[in-house]
Parts: sequence; C-alpha cells; structure tokens
Amino acid sequence: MVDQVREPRADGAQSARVARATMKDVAALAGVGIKTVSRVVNGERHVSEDTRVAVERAIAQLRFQRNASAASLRQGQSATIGLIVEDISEPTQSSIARAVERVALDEGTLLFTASSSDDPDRERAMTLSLISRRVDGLIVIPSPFDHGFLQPEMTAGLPIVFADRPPIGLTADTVLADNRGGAQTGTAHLIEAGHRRIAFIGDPESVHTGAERLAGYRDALADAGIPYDPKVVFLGAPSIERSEAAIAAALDVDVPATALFTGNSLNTLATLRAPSFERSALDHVAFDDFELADLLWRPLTVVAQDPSAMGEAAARLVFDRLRGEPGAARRVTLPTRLIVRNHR
Amino acid sequence: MVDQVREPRADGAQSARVARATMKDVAALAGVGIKTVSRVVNGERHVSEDTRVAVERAIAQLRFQRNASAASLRQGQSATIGLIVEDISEPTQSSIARAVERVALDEGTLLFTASSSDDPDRERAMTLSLISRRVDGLIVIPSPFDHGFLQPEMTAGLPIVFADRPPIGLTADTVLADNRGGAQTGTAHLIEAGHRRIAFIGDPESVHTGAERLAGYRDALADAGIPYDPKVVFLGAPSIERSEAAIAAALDVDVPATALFTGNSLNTLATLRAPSFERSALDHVAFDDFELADLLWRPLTVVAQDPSAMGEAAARLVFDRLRGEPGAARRVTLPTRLIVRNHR
DNA sequence: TGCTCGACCGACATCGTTGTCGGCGGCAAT
DNA sequence: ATTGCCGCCGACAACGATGTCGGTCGAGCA
Repeated sequence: MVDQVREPRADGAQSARVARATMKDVAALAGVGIKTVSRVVNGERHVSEDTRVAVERAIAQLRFQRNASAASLRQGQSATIGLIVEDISEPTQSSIARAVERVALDEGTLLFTASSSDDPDRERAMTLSLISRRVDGLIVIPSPFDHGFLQPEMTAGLPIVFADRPPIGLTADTVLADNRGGAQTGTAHLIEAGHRRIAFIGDPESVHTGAERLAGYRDALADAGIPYDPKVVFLGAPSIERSEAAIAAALDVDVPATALFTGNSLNTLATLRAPSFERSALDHVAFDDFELADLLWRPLTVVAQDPSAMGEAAARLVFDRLRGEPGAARRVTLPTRLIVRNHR
Repeated sequence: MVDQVREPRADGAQSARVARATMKDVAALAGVGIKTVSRVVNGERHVSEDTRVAVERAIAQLRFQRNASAASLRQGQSATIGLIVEDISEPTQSSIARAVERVALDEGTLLFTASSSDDPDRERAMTLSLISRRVDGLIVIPSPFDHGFLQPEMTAGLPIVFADRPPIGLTADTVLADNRGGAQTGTAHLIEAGHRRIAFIGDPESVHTGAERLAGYRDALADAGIPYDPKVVFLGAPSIERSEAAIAAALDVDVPATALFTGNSLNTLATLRAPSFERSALDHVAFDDFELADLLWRPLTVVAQDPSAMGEAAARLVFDRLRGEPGAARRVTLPTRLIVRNHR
C-alpha cells in the first residue's frame, strides 16, 4: 500500500508537456484554412474529396483531437449531461445510471455522475457546478428539499428531469415508479394468502416513496375491509435495532401480526438481519428486488421496480426536450412487478 | 403511462432561451472591469473590500455563473476527471466509482463515468472522447486489450491510472487487489477444514484476475502438498449451464471433489443457481463478497476485496500526479480479507 | 519635494473552435 | 458575352474567461 502525500509542487521537473495539435496545425500541414479542417472534423458539406483526404491524413499524422471546451464555448452546447443520484454505489441507482449512460451514448453525449448523499447543500453545489459546465441536460434524484433554485435554469431552457421522487417547489418532468400501486399489490398478495394482520416497516412519510407505499398498503387493507392499525406500522430510518423492536411490538399486540411488508430495500435488509425475524415465522413481502433474493434461507417475494426503465425514460425525456419537444411538465409512472418466490 | 401535470411550461416553446450573464455583464453592472470580476470570482488578491462587495452584489443579482468551458479553454484544465468502468451497474464497480467521486469532490473536481461493456472499440472511443473534453486525469478499468494508444497522452502529461486489472501494452500506475494472495487464503481455508480435493470454477486465464486467482489456488495446493489436477478446474465464461456441468464433472472423477472455490462473482452466482449445487453438499468459498451473502440458505464464506479502497487509491494517485508527483509507474496492491461465515 | 514601492485596477491579447460572409471559379441559362 | 447560381474555400470575428502588462494613486522615505 502506497500512501505518500507530498507537497504540491510549483511545476517544473517532468513538465515535458507536449503541446497538443490544434486545427491550425492541421490546416498548416494540409495546406488549407482552419475552417476547412473544422468542416472535415464535423462532417459538413462543401469539401471536395481531395481536400478531405488531405485533411484526414494530417489529422491522423498529428493525432489531432478537437478541443471540446473550445467547441462548447463557441456553440453553447457541450454534448454532456449530468446525473445527480443520492449514492451511485446503491444498486438501484447505479442501474439507473447505466441506463442513462446507454441512452446518452446513443446520442453522442457523455455523462457526469455525482452523489449528493441526500445532502441538500451538496446537491445544490453539485447541480450548479454541473450547470457551470454547461451540461445540455440534467437528471436528478432529488433530496427531499426545495428545488426552487432550479427554476431560472429551467426557464432559461435547460432540460431537467427528476427521477424516483418528485421535486419540491418546482414543476418539472418527473419519472416515478408506481409506488402506491406496487405496495398495494404486494400487500394484497399477503391478504390473498389469508393474512389479516400485516405489519408494515418503512420510511417516514416525509419521504415521498415512504408516503406513497404506505398509502398503497392502506389501499389494500381497505379493499379487503381490514381496518388500518397504526400499532403494527413502523416508520423511521432503517436500522436493525428498529426492525427488531418493530417485530417485537408487532407480535406483542392484542392480535399479533402474521405477516410483514417492508417498504424499501434498506428496511428490508435491516429486518432480514434482525435476530428475532427468522424465529418469528412472519410471512414477508418486500418492496424492491435484490440480487440473491431467490437464494435466501427463505426466498423473498418482492415488488420489483425497473431502475433500468426509469433511467431510460428519464434520459429520453431529457433528449426529447433538447430536441425542442414542447409541452407541459410530464409525469411518467412506471409499473412495478410482483415477483413471487416460494419455499425452496 | 404518461399523464400531464397542471402548469404549462413557463416559456411557451423553449425558444425564449434567456441569455446567461457573463463577466462582462457583471462588470458593467458593478462598474468595474471584467478582470476585476474574474479576480473576485477566483478569490485572487488585490481587490479592495468595497469593489469586492460591489462585484459580489452584481453576481448575485444577475445570478452569474462562470462558464467553465471558457475557463477550461483558457487554462487548459477542466477540473474534471474521467472514470471508465466495464459496467457501472455492477456493485464492485459502482463502489469504486463512489470512492473516486468522494476524492474528486475533495479536490473540487467533477467526474465523468462511462461503461465500456468490455468492448475495446467502445472503450477506446470513450477514452478519446474524454480526452477531447480535456479531463485532467483518467481512471480506467481496462478491457483485456492493447492500451498502447494511450501512450502519447501519458507522455503528454495526462495522468492515467488503471484499476482492478493492469493495462496491456503500456506501463502505467495501477491499483490491483491481491488476487493471488486472496485466492490462496481462501483455498487454504478449505484445506484447513480438511479438504484435499477442491474444485475451481473461474474466469479464463486470458483475464488477468482469472489467471492470478488460479495461481493463488495452485499456491495453496502446493503449500499443502496436494497435486494440481486440471480435471477439477473449470475456466470459462460464467453461466449456470457451465457451472452445472462443472459440478457434475467434479463429482464424477476418480476422486470426487468435496469442496469448491469459485473465482469471481459472476461464476459464484451461476454456481449458486446451478440445480445440482445445493444437492452436492460441496463446501464452498468464493472470491468477492456480496450483499446478502450472510443470509443465504447456507451462508457464504468469501474472500472480499475492498472496492472503495481501490477507487480511493486510484483517485489519489491521479491527483498526486496532477500535482506533479514524479517517478516511475507505481503498482499498488490492496489486501483482501477472508470473511468466514458459518452455518446458521 | 522628489522618488520608490506596492496595492489596486483595466485594456488587451489569447485559448481553439465555429458562424458569417465574401471571393473565386465553373457551368447553365439568358 | 453577360448574368446568376452553386460548390468550394479562407479571413475574420466571436464565444467567455484569464494572463500580461502597464497605469494610477497613496503611503513611506530620504
């Protein structure tokens, strides 16, 4: 392991930095004007075959690469979009990133990614930093705080699309999963299995997805004529301790729970690891799918989102707007899918 | 499912792109020269308190944001680095990305990410595209093909660091896991448990990590005086079918295998899902850790890498070089960790 | 008083590219 | 022969920032 931190040095030593070739160099070598080089590089018309070949030869010889900063400055476009997620190492979000990347590549665009850690200040700073780089568009998984500061950018024509959660204080294109419907379906699946007492462990209602999924859970109960009972509903930040306490409480009430719905991946993980969960024999359905969920000691039935579809939809929206697609802010809702996994 | 949200877009079509404020505008409003605005924006000295305040007021009023393309053009630096991975949605690689991002943020630098899909043409195109954007540095998880085309960039002073696998046809800073040592440790763990006949399922030797890990497996066997037998070693592209066949073959030889070492995550997953694996009762150690590996029907003992440390080391190397750190190409090797998980 | 010095500030050139425009030569229509 | 048009091409300005350099002003010093 190498870890020598050394003083920054005022240049010098190995500074044999070779200057890069510019269009001027290429033009000189090919014996043409720089505008002609530009035309060749950008595939414009009105260049004779002969000069095109000559220019291409010079480009290859000098290993010329167009300076995108200069082009961006001149054109006001950067062939670049930005993606702000909460944490790129989280599987759902990296899948979104992958899909965005794929669409961007098709459009000849490069992607900036940045993780906000759900810190609004950081998110804001990163967003503005991306904008100062003149990204052509922005996709944001917003932290749950006001995004009004983006209004001027949007009216200035910058396409901004929100994914996974809607923005607060701003009306903009948004791509969401069908959180409510998914939670309803998952809960209904437990009801169909005969359960009448179903506990719920999820995010606080201040989180958009938390509120929506709780609503879906209540929808399913209502549909089945089962009264909603806050005594078996536990909302808060995910932790093994909280899940453990929730399970204990859900089993200790007047009519003990026989099943459990966990509302998001972190709460699901915490619950799976809670010591008393395995003993509890609670039937279980979770929101969000996992790699290996089929290979757990008891395979996990889940309501799965499609992060790839979400990323793709968001990216397409950005590029549609970039092409001038007019119209009011759109809201795209993506379906979820119940994946039933039975005992092994 | 697309529906519309209430308010229309503030600017009819989007044609009404409002021009962004430039330093010229700020200078005019503040009644100073543009160079003074530049000084304020960049925190240079030799600006009186009064003018600084006036300029800052004008900046706020006009919502001025420095155009990074212009600055980059002028300065030859972009405060931007690029990361090329094989697939950003793969957990190990997104963890690397997260760590790189963290270091970059500390350095006031933004991160481009791009997935090569292990396609050398794509990787090359993406790399050159990043270079044309004048990234200040590059981190690459290289596809197993020649990277000699990067030599001119490196001699031109662009810091390039390779992660996870060494580049081919190029000498450059590289950060690797201790693949050989890790595989040796993992295999030794099985030997200590009494196994003398251990099958190996891994990547082909053409993949660097595949070759190294196979070597580590052989090291452990040699240390224990167990002969290496190709009949229980299966190298190739991961698939459930291949794992299934491998298990059948390993059990069907003269002396059947009693344990299995899987050499990378994809082969591990394929093997876990192979129908006859569960029945086989093979003791099992895998290279690469997973979320949920502790909650499988049989908890999985693994040799874990530290992707976060890898990303951090690679990023630090880039910034060290950027600060002018001289010297020959370095190779950093990160330790692995055996995580023993016993029956539940 | 005269001179130096340093803090403060702005005009100007410059980075590398692309949009504008005008020149040139050849060809078809008049 | 003249006109007009079109394809090809290059000079030049502009994009928005920063480095250079020189100017102004007040303080300090002999």
